[in-house]
Amino acid sequence: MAGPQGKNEQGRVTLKAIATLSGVHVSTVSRALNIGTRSMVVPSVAERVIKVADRLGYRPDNTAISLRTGESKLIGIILPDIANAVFAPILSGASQRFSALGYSVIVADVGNDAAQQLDFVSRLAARRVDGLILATVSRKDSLVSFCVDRQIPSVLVNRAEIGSRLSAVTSDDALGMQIAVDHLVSLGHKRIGHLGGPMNLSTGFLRRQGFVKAMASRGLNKTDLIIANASAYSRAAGATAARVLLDAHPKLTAIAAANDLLALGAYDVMQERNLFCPADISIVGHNDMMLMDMVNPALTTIRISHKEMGRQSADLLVEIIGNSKKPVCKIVLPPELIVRNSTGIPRSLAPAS
Amino acid sequence: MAGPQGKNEQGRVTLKAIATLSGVHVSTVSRALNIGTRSMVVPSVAERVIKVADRLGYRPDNTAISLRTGESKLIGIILPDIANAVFAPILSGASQRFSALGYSVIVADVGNDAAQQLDFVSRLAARRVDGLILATVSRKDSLVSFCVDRQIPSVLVNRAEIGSRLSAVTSDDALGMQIAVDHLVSLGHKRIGHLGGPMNLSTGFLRRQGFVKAMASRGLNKTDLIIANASAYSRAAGATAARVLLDAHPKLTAIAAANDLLALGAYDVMQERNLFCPADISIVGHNDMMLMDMVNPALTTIRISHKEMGRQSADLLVEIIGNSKKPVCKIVLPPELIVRNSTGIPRSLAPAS
DNA sequence: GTGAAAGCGCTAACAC
DNA sequence: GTGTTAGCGCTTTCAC
Repeated sequence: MAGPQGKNEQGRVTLKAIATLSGVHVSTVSRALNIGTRSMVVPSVAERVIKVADRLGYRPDNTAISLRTGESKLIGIILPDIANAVFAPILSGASQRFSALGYSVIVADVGNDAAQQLDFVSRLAARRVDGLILATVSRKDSLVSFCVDRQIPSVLVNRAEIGSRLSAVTSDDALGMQIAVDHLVSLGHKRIGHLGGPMNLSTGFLRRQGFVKAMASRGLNKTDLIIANASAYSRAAGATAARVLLDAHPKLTAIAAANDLLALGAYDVMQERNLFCPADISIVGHNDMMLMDMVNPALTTIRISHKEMGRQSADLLVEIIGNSKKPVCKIVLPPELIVRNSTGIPRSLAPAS
Repeated sequence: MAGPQGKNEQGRVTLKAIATLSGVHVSTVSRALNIGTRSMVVPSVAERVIKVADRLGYRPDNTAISLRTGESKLIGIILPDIANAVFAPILSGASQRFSALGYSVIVADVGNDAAQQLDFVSRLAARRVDGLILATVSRKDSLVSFCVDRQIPSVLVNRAEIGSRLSAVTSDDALGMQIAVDHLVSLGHKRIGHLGGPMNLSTGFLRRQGFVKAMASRGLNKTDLIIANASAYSRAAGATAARVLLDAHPKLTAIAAANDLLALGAYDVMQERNLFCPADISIVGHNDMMLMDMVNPALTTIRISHKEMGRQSADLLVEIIGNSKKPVCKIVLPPELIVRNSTGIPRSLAPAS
């Protein structure tokens, strides 16, 4: 029975309590309260029921609804690192949009361990999540197979996969590198190196590919391509790769990095070697992470709106949830060149000082 | 009935399926699978049941468990801004710990709007969350009243409240300012200003109070205190306040800011006015956000381990969930001075160049 | 030690 | 248009 304030033992207002207090059956209350079924109920009753519900402060129990309907209004977002300046805005944009659409977001800060990722997704499946946003996937990733097999509506974000098994929202990574190279070439650079990202990630792979293509389009592929890949998107890995790059090609005048952190690693190496940016070497980053305007020198970079990427991935996932027959689709966002102080004309072209 | 692979129509492995396949009743399966009740079942049966469950890839349905037991193993984390370099690590630390403890985390990126915050928390309550981490609260916050009234286990993080109604994990904000002032005084500074944060937040309030006390402890409160408060923890608000500070006190030689972003705002103003840091004015930040070693000049600041704060808040909340009688407790983490290049001896004491 | 049955709060097919 | 009934998957009290 409904307690003194129309609440049960746990202080929860249930349909039953509202039913008792308004003298109708639970199912009528349910119909009156759900806009979709409200028309089945006579307006005067509906009004009365709603009034009682409001007075009691009724909140539908999502757990019960989820058990009954199979829909949880829960979304899982799988990230390699929440604190990373790339993924935090993705999460922010996605979660705000999901919240506006009536979904709650469960985050999984899950690192790069494939087994742990799978375990986490499996836990989320047990929670009956309606869908998944995956920001961790490598170019060939068992997580994707898992989601496809289980038919969990899923969207990849930032990083895509080789197959076209899942929809994805990414930046145009190749175009980004083209823009970076064009910028450097327009300043007069010819000996341009690439600080590549991990090749198992689409971002690393496609940006490198974009670099190669861009150099060819400018007729700069005559000499051997100047490329060193970093093992991770970190400042330390960027520094290591930058040392390789500079040791092998001491005459290069510019670097197009696959990522801002790699570019910062290159900054570190230049400081070690008493080289100046942009006087000795120009550097272009990729992502335009927060604070890239504050480093010294302020970093010229390719801006990607990660927040917008998050938002679009949310919209796309909700569409897929609503229509499981929706064909796989790829949304590719255009990147933008942000010119700051880390790029300039090469020393050979500079006026003598 | 159990389908061909022991799954129901939705591809879900249920207790019933396992029961059928191992020739026992559902309740026996439940007992065998839950470690707490496993002893009620004869070992040989338990073993057989477990084997079948494993073979089928059984995952307990959290939704059903939640409905039945009232526990959801779901935690809500309320943040003003996920993408903020202070809150992202808190979320990261907390979510990793919660995940290890068997909880899933729902994030709410909820901004500063009180009504929206309340709505969100109310939605989370409807999801039967077991507890809440609140990172948004002001010194006097209706959200706290809400959680206390509803008896939702809750822990404040980073920002505390005036009353002692809820447990909290924070940094020792006053001590942080004492350390900052001590550092500046030890360099020879006397005319030290404070760039304060919002006074409605405990961090802003306590850091200012810490500043005042620290100055007094060094006997520097003889002259009027040099203080300007920013309206928000942002670079723009920091710049605005810094202009006020410098206009009113052109002779100050050092600034202790309540926050790194405010310090960066001061950087911006100094550049506007052709002043050099630290030559003209030394600046100390607060938080040691990511990349503060890369700005120009590298920022001397008070380091707070936000990730650790997140972890400890998770541990504390789980304790509270397990023992609702646990008295309110305040965990205060010690901050640490990180000396970089934004502080130096005042010009008056510098050797002539 | 195991089975039977109830029920968490809700929705939806069916009856009237 | 409204009430009745069943059941989502699980745990737990009560029989035996």
